[in-house]
Amino acid sequence: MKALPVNKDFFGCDTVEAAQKLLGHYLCRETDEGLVSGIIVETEAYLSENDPACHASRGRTKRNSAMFGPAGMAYVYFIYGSYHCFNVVTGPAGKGEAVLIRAVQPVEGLDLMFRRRGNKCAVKNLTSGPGKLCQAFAIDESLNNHDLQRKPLYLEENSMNSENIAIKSTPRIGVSSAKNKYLRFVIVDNHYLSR
DNA sequence: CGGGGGATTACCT
DNA sequence: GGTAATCCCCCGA
Repeated sequence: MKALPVNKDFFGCDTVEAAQKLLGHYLCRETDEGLVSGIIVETEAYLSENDPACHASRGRTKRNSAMFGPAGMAYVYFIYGSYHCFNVVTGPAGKGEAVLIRAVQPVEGLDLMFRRRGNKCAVKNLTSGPGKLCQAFAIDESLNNHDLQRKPLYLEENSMNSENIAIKSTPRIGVSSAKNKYLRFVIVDNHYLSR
């Protein structure tokens, strides 16, 4: 497998385009317990301008500072007292934009994902949501600001990607503002979406 | 220093 | 489909 080039060729494009281009590629995570990987099947774009739902919309704080770093870094935050959400920082450094990874299709390390998620859960329930996939991939705030070109959390290229698969857009999930904006992107007919 | 709220999930009816 | 769980961050006083 080839590392996804997290450079200007890939992330030089704007965040809305990056959210679509990430679909189909692999997310990989290595720990002492082993490797897990999955295909990114659902993303959401969060923009710096005219987007109150974006954490960066009211300026830089300690919590959201990773969003203002260079593209290709991880932005991980803790929510609802229980869960984490994982984002890929996009756009020029200092702008404060990111792509939320909302769901992946499990590929490698399903046994490990089951262990982390609770053995009784169904395969399609392992990683079909931003909090779920962070559990299955053991992603927490220790990976905030992590460079996604490096282990233990990185992206890999897939020949099946946005250039040759069907993608559709919808309003974002759990976002009360900007419901008219179609900033959620999914692989059509994929069975591992959050809904 | 206290209160409100959140890019969610699991479990209930 | 409705809601409790749960805690860190941020803002205002």
